[in-house]
Amino acid sequence: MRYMTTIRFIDAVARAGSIRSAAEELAITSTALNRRILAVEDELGVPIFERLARGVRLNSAGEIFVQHIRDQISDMERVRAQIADLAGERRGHVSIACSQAVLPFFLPAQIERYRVEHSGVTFGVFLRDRAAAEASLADHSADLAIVFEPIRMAEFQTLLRVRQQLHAVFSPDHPLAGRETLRLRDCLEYPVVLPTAPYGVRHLLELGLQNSSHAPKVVIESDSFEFLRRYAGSEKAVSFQIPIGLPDLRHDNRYAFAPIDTQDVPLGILYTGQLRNRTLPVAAAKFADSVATALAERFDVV
Amino acid sequence: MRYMTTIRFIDAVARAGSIRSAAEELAITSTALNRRILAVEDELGVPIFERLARGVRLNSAGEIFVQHIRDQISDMERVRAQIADLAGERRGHVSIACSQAVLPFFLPAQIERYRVEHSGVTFGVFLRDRAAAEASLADHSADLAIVFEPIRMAEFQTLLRVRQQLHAVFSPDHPLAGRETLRLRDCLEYPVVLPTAPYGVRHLLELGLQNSSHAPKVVIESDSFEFLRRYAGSEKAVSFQIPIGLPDLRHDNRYAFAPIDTQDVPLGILYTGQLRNRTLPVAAAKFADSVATALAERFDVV
DNA sequence: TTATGCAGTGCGTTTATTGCAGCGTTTGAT
DNA sequence: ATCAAACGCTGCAATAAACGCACTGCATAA
Repeated sequence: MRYMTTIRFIDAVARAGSIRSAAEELAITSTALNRRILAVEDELGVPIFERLARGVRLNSAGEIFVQHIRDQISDMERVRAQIADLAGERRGHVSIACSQAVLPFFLPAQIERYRVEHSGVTFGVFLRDRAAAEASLADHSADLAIVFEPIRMAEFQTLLRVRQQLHAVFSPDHPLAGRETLRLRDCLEYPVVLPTAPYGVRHLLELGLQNSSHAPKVVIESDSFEFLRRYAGSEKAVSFQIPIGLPDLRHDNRYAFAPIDTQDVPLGILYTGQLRNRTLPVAAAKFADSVATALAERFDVV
Repeated sequence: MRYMTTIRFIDAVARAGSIRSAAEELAITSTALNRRILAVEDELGVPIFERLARGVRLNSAGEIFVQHIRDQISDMERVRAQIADLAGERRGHVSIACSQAVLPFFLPAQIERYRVEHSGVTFGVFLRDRAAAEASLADHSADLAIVFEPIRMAEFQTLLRVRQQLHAVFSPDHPLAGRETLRLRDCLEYPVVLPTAPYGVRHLLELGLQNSSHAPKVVIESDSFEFLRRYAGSEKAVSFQIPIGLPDLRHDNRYAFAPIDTQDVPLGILYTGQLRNRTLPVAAAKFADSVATALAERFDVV
């Protein structure tokens, strides 16, 4: 929408942290951009950016202003989609910030299923740890978040919560393979490979380890669950994952896994949510519904 | 705010019902305005106005669009006021659509009291019957509505409700003067002067008259309560009004009045409200608080 | 039928926006 | 201490956008 260029530019500057760098990605000169900002500040009567040596930063007036224009921008997208709906074409874009666990199996299947019905809808899928996912909602770079054990902030509005019991993952020829359930201490007899600190799985494990006298033999830490899972396939190591991130054994027999007794490690919760008080674009709202239904079918709703 | 000119223009066209007349009040030529509209329609991919012989009218896409841009426009005012607040100056504008009853005494006193504290805040006060008041909220031409017995629509969000017992008004030398309470039939023995149909007082009276065998001798109908009240001062006629619209007898002894038994005429309700889901400008929200407090002190809250 | 009021178009003019070159400043590395 | 790099900002000319005027075609009301 043409009339929104100025505010889109300002949004970009706020994100980029400097006028010059924002100008570059917007493919205009810094002078033009600079003058747009000065003009807006002049109209408002107050500056919205602090000028620092290395760029600019929003001041408190700017925070208010940018918060507002981001609302405007994403509302306009919703309105456009709504109008397009009237004309019969179902279009839109859904942007999702999510934990690693949903990336390998759950989300691809969900998106594929949704796009069968609504081929006009495009998707953006971004890996964010539980803190960053909520930041993405706040600055409108994501419409939805699917996060495990999030650090709940006030701006996060839960759409659905499902239980996720921690599972140990190992190779099919591992001594633990075939067991129905495991105690945490069973796992700790083997080398373990763990996700790094910011992730929910690690968080849960730490809770469990506090009540355990056994010290884990952590041979590998990684921020990639993909890597952890594959590594656990080799060596006699044990990795950890939540059900939604586990492969379907009917189609993939390279792994074995078993749930860990909840006496040892508490049940985790996977949250689906959005920014509080934001009206989502139709496409995002419908996709959220579809995801919520799928989750509710498969897992225990809290 | 400069970047909003296009949408302000479109809002104006939607209100005016024709491009030419809107152009006139905007002090530009119709061609320029016309081209702005065509440009927006081009961007949206669909027309937002139906072209009629006598002007233009919003189509359904236009309804969605205009609803949205009106939100944007009034939100921006709120943001500006919020930013001005940061800079120390308390500014803003409050626009009120209200029933006649609150015009003569209540609202002037409330606004005066409020402006003592916040002299930077300006007011717009518009007389609207109970249907039109809510329309004013919907199209953002009013921030607040104070209406007696409104036709509740879905978009109306009640902030406070207070009881209002119907009173008969007459001159101090009227035979009815001095009575503590009246039955409706007492009043009907005299000529009555009534507000016209769209008003809440008339509505209540009609309800009362349905259960009465007496037919009223309606000598005057008027849409001005001021006129009705003054006329009742002369002749031996009886008029009707709710407490909030009655003068303070300590300062004005040109009138006498008495409540009408609730067996005959049900208690009416005065609503204070706003448009649902709208975040009011700070000034409007604070004034609404102040009004609500004053009403709650004086009348029974429902 | 004519007269009126309307939205839309072509074209020259005015106004706003942009890009270029350059200034003064701060910061981090040499 | 010095130098290079990155930053926001300004003067001026070039460019693009918005505008007003004159005019067209169309639909209703008189």
